[in-house]
Amino acid sequence: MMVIILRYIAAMDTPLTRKELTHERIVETAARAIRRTGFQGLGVADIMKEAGLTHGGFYAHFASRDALLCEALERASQDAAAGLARRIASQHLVDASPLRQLVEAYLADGNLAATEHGCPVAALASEMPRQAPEVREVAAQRVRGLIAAVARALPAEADADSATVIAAQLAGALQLARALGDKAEGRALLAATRRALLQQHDTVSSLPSH
Amino acid sequence: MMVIILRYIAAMDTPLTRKELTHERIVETAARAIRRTGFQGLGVADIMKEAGLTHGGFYAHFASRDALLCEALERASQDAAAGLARRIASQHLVDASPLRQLVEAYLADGNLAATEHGCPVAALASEMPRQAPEVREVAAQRVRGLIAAVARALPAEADADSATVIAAQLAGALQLARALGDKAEGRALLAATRRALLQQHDTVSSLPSH
DNA sequence: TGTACATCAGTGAACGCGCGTTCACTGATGTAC
DNA sequence: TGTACATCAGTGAACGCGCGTTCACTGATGTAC
Repeated sequence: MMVIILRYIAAMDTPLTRKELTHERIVETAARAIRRTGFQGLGVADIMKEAGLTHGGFYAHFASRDALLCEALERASQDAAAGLARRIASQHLVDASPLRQLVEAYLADGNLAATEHGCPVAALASEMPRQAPEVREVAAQRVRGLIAAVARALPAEADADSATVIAAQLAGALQLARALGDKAEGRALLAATRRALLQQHDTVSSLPSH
Repeated sequence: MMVIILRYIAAMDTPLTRKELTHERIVETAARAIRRTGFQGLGVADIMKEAGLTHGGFYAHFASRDALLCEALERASQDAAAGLARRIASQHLVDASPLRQLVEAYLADGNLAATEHGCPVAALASEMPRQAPEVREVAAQRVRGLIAAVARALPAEADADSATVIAAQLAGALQLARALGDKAEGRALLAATRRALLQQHDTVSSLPSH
């Protein structure tokens, strides 16, 4: 949080220094890698190499590997949100209801293979409870962020449970579909979930308000 | 598959040999550990030690670490199914509808901390796509098994999508709740999902059949 | 029933390798005059 | 504008450690006579 505030302050008056640019590059690389390989699969030397550096410089940028995991996870969330927005714009969903936009974009077939650019909660959920306390806290925050994003896409009169339940449904469906593979089986699971979520929504919307 | 068939044949006429008993003990230990530590966190030496053996003997029992992962994953499924049945019997759910039994048992608060004894799909879903082909195949089979278990708990006239969608909802909710922690927040997520699933069910059941 | 021997399950040392982390150093950047 | 020097980002060798896997060996089990 402090880090983010400081970054904003810095961004207001000065351009990024060389070191800050490098730092950004490492975090950006790690934000992709963490979703591709999982928390446990992410190696310090690998990331530095992928960012065009040698591993020795790592600890000038991060206090520990876990500190990188935290920053990478936050960055991954921002990436994923931007990716959803891009998908909505490019899939003729601009005029759809906010929930439909979210469901169609989050559960798009294209996300099956694009784990590296997708939602970090779907990419990492089952590993989250096994992380160090500092990483767990950031991970929990990302889950809350997903629920909040769903809440924003729901009509104001929606049931208080709805956002939570739909978030679990979205992340769960994408994970199971990926486990089944990027072929007919996985795609069918995604399609079934899209249908179910949108039908539920229509049913609820068309009911008289209580 | 072949292994399973052979095991059944052996079970029919002879008791297990000493080696088979040891093998069972290793698999049983690994079935717990894999859910506790994840695929990547499971170490050959650790498992052997936990089973009261030295690591050198491992390759007399398994062709590779991945071969153990496969056996452990299948065993974990059996454990979890037995655990659900036990929970249903002990939670006064015997007279409830099959779906209610499943939902209340799968999403019981007690499962939040008991990852080691719970559903392997919830414990491992996001790691599944990163495994070796042989492990991925077993993992996909476990996802299909979860969906089939849900299908068995649904009334015969249920929509074809329902089992798939509910399976994703169950696994997703348990994962997100665990990521939020075994406190009020995680429990609230589970409770919300239980309510939503059972209410949906009642709504659908009370509709005139089409 | 008792001895001699073959089989076999499990031991423990060793292998090459990659991990996270540290640190003395280098060479580029940027400031002072 | 040009030189001298301090700062600092990134390098690469090294550390201790634990990993998956191999293998020569040991001691217990069980069979043959």
